Amino acid sequence: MVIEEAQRSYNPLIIEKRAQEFWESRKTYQMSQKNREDGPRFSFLDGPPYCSGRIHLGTAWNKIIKDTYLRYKTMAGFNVRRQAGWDTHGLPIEHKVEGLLGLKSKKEIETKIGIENFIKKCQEFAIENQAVMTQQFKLLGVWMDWDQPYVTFDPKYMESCWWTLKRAHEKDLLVQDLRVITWCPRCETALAMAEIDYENKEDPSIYVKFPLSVSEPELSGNTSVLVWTTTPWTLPANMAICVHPDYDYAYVRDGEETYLLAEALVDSIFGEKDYEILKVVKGSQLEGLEYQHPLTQEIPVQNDFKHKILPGEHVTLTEGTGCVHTAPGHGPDDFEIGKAYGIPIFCPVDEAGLFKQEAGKYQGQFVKEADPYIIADLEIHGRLFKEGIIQHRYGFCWRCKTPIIYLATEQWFLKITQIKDQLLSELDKVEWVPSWAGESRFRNWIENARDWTISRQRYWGIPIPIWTCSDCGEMTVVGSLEELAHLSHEKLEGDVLHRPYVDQVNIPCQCGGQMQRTPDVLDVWIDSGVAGWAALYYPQEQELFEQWYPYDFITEGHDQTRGWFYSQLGCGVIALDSVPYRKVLMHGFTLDEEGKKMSKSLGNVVEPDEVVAKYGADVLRFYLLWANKPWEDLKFNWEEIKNINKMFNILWNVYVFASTYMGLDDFQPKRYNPEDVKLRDEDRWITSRVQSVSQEVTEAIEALHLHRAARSLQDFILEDLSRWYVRLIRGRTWIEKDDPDKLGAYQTLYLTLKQVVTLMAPIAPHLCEDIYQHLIRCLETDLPESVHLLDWEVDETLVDHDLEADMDVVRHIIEACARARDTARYKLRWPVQEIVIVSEDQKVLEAAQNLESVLLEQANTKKITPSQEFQDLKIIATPNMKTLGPRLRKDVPKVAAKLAEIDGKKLIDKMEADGVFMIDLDGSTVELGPGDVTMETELPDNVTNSEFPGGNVFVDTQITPEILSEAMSRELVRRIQDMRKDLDLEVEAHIQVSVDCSAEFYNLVKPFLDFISHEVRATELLFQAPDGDYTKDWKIEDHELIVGIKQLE
RNA sequence: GGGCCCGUGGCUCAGGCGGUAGAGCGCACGGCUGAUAACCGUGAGGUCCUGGGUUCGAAUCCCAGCGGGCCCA
Repeated sequence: MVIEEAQRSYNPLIIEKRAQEFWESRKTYQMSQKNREDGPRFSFLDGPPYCSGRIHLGTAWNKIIKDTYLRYKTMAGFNVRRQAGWDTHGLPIEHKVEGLLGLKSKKEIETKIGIENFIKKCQEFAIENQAVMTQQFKLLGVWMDWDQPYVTFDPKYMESCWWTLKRAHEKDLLVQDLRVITWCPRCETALAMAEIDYENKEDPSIYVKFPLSVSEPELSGNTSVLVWTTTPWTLPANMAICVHPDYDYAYVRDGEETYLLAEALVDSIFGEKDYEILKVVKGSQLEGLEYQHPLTQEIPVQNDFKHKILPGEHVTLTEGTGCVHTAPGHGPDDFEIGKAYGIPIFCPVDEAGLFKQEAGKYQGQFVKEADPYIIADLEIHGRLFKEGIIQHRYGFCWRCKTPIIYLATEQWFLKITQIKDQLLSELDKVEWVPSWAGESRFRNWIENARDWTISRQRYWGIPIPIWTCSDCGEMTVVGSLEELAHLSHEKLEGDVLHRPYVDQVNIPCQCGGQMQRTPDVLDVWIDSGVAGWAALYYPQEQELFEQWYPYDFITEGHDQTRGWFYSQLGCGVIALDSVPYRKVLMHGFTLDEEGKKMSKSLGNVVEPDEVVAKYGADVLRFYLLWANKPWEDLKFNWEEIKNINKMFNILWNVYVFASTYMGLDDFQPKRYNPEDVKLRDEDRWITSRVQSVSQEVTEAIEALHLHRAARSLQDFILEDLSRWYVRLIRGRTWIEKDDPDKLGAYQTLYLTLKQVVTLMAPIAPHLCEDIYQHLIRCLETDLPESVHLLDWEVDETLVDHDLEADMDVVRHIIEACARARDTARYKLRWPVQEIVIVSEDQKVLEAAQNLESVLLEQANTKKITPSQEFQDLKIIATPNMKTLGPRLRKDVPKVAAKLAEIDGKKLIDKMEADGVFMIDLDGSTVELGPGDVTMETELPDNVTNSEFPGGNVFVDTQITPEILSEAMSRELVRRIQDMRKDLDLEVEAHIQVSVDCSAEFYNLVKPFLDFISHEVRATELLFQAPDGDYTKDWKIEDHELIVGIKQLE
């Protein structure tokens, strides 16, 4: 087979479509898995994306990191498990479905369409999105097991989750308790900490007077405790006021009234008012003082309670009054205080956030909407001290964005606080990249972890497998469907695990009553937390679990510290006493160009599909891995995307270059014997380089420093391969026939490109596949049919560090030559007679000698002379006026004249030998000491120099007749080439050239006629009036000529 | 309020066991011309976020502050 002609320029859309169709038709992914069936296992667990819509850039980045790493692992010989996962349950989907169906509350769900239909819709919605997102991931070239993913609504998956809860129960870690928890009044459910977003919010800020029941006689008039709150709606539930026992509290007289508040905050509240501090006491002295609720008229129930001042360690002096309004039904701290002092947990708010009957006048009002009414009532009773507005951080339901409220409710908890030590010790067994992700960040989270509220009063989720008897209170946790069938004596078939079906299954209780299921569903973080074994259907099935658990690797964004990293650790310790993962890469977030979070409301969202449509998936993949360290946030930047695209274009150009010439010459890598091929230093150099880069890339990917791998490849492709190697071998590709020298270049370039596409295949799978197919495999048909089936190999024996170092030096020298020519305005096309390389570093001189052929050609010189010094440097001694002026006076000019004639080098030698130098001056002798002359150096005419790291180059730019002759010939060649290009001739086309020029010009180029003919593929080179298809006038220096060319058949 | 990370030319980022600041892009100028809707060279451009400290010497180490991101309260 022969090389196929390459597309002119890099067209990712065609290439990627072609590659994906190829993989699809050849089932390449499946082959790559099968290929490694017997390799060592490497287990990976996909953090399941949530199926609520299209993927965004962050999701794309996440999967691209996974895909690159796993493709590499597969090529490196591992049997990699890479099942895709999908997170499908929970409020986000319920919320979207509610929107689609126009439902506004739980009541509407149950009465308007019913739970059964609602669940069905949720499932359909999840399945649709799963399909869309799968397609998007595939478009990015992500290889996973898309056909057999784990899905959290799969009944078998759900059973594993039930089993986990049963384990928690067996360990006594599953408890029901009345606690104050964060609550979404719109979704009417408990929320876990992980389900709350914090944003800025405007709220009322009011100071309320709570009158003390008994006024002390010495404080004339009424005394009120001053309390600050931003949630007036919690005032109806006020049961106590807390003060810090150690702080000082002041009685402050302001006009007719007296107020009690922390002394430290008096100034911030009374400020410029004309107030008087009557007395200061410790907080502890205030304990037990009784006060009156300010809204007893509106809320008669409040008359039945006694209200006291209580001590509270949680009270701070950062804001407010140091006297904290305490409503045990609406705050976690308040709740603890209430329990400690036996105060009733009064909570006059229902699950929808509406005031209940106990709230008296406010009954039926939504809490937040009652704020102004409550404020107004306080005002009427003269209980409002001050009113304002405050901007502060407040929690919102992560999905419906409703401000959360705190409610005292009965919920189910996992007692995380009880297993915290075990969580921490398991954490120590995990390897984190970067290390601080685990050692600092995650550890900090776990140290602060509280018990985990796992019950949700919703529909689309894994039902809590807890059955309780309403008669005797007996409770049982069911661990599987089979167990439920057994206990209920019912035949259970199909998906009976979801609501509402499972709600109808009752279990006969020993007491003779019926056990009914707790109607709650589970927090979705439990769903994904159990993925480690649920994806393997453990414990229902054992074999996969034994093979693949625990997982060698997971990677997710840093938001998953509180999410999946945590839920897996918690569930893992509960179910299996171990953390399910061994190594974690915590990656960053994608931000917009200004470093702001991408969000729909800001309109700065970049869709991955948009980038793919413009530049292709490979460019996006390479960019995302290249742009920064994986664990840092990534500022998306279109300019950089273009930059990467440019690099791909250059790689493509190298490939086009290779395929063009190799195709013309019908190059066959397997046809030649070693003796047919002549390798030059530059061939050995690029071979060494590509293996060095292979080492770097391997180390970088292994360390998950994917940016280093990408940057190393980029640097190699641009600097070494394109800018240097291709430049060095260009001359050799122009040689006719099967010249060993040309074959050496072909073979080296071929093997280098082969290694590059292998190395780059995990990052840019499509492009590498395309080049592999059309340059490599079409010539080596016995190779595996896809680049992704190759073995990852590095041949360290080909690495020659000395050669690489030498080439570095030589590149610097050649650049210096170019600079020197540039300053002398001496064209690179014109050869020079000699270049002297001067360095005190022996290694530099050796490098110049070792790679002399490269230097001669690239510096376009006839001769290279390495030297420790530049012999032709003129040294000129000039008189030092400071010393000689006073001494010699008017003889100074004569001395100066003499010095100018003398060879400076001899003067130095003499002075070094004798310590003095004598000058004859009209009979008299002048004695010059070392301080009397200063030395200057001067370059000879026609020499320019330039520095490079390690030395200097001296370029002889003198134009001899021979040089001029060659220069003119090259100038003529360039012009004829230009005309060939104007005609868009095929590279190998032969032409006839006729040149009309002066006799002088003809004589100049005469010695180079063969050279010219060869360079421009002229079968005939005639010096006569042009008679061609195409003629053009040219001026070369002072020579005017007319050139005509004609294509020959 | 707490934890973690980040803050280097106009832009994106290297460097970071302390020793005269680097690259790419962009800009300006010059060059090259069968890889050519490319490529090469040169130049301008930096209080290395701010302020303290340690040190002969700090972009680098320490402390405080400011700004950004994530997580928590």
